[in-house]
Amino acid sequence: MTGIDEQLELIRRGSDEILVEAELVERLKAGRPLRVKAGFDPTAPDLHLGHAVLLNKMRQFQDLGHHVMFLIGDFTGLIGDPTGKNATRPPLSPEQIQANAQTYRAQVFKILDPEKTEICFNSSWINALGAAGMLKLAAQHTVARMLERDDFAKRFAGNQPIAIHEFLYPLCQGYDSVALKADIELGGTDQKFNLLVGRELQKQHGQAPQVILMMPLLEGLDGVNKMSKSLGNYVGIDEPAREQFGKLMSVSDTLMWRYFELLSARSSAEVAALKQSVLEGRNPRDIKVELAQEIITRFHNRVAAEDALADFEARFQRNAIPDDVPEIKLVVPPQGLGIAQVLRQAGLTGSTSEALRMIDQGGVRMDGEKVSDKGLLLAAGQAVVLQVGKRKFAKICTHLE
RNA sequence: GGAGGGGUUCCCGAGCGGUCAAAGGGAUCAGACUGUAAAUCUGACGGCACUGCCUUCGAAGGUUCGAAUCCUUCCCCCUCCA
Repeated sequence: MTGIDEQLELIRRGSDEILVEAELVERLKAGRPLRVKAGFDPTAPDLHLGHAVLLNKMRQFQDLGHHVMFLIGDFTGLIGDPTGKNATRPPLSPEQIQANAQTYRAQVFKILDPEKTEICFNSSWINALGAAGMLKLAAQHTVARMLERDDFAKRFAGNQPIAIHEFLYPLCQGYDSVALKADIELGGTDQKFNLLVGRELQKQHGQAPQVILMMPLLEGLDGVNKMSKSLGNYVGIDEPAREQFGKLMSVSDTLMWRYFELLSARSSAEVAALKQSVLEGRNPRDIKVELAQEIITRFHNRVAAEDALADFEARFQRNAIPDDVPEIKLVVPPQGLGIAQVLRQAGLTGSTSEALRMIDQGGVRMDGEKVSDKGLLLAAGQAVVLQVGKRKFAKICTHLE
């Protein structure tokens, strides 16, 4: 196993806060593999770069020889994390949870080492508690302590409702740490309160309180909100390379550095050098390309990354039609099919009204030529490439019934 | 249990009998400018067989020539008092 100082430096990297670092040092000194826990919601199996920040950290622990527990919160999922949202979620069936767990496995192991990852479900020990056990658990914390939590406090002060069961979320999450005998729990900065509850409960169960390590929340493509699927500002781990490339290139110059900090494997010195080169006049776009290349290589491979770049250059710098245009066959009546209908049926626009609007606005091209005639008809037996906006393409082949 | 406030198009939010497919903002999309960056500007933003027609303003009924706007019942949310 690596030396303590080296380990510590790696562990610290990118992290927002470690509580309590002195305790972490103590545990590392013991020399045994530490039990590292991180919990995930069972309802969002579409992982994106925001998750990758945490997963990267977990991977680091694995590489350092520690034991990583990937916890799927199938029980806590029934409550719904009160952090932020207030939407009540419909309970998931065991089948759905299993299906989601499978999806997790498929995506998570692009980052984690499957050999060194223990996957667990918190329903297995929380269900065993029973109602009496749950009461006992609830007795271990007070309302006042709960109200210390920022979003509870705000809601309480602002006369917003707080359902009783929401108090159980932090308790269950904390109890997970007891059940797993966690040495360290990882989470986003928004998880601070929940993570601390774990420490409290462990103490009450006679365990040494876990060290908590918080990673910053990655901003989404808009640069404002945290990356999340529901906001649509994310880059999915499973997305096609070209898609990822496009999204990463649309990130603002400022945000790019944040992504470097949290997602890149480059050393801080390397990143600093890149920053310096921009100050000296290098085009930030080129740096962004390097970032995108690195990330795509991680989730796909080198070849895919190069292909994505080549495609990008062809499409946006030379305005060419990409080579992977989906081909769509359309049936046309003898008199031909209106262009708006064609666009809609090809899925390039959501409705014919939208198609007509796009034509009005000069956003539609056929074989590279701008379409301005809304009455244009496509006859059978034609093969054309239609484009809406900069990104949506389809090759249309028409034929009679 | 009592009193009050409210449910409007993706979100926030105005409208409170006709001129309402419904102000304004946000998000989004398209165009211009670019580095598919940011910023900025322009435009669009329910659907369709599109100078017109159809469907929308919590639900269902009703009044009216005409309702998001008035009435009735119901459902849901919130606040205060107890």
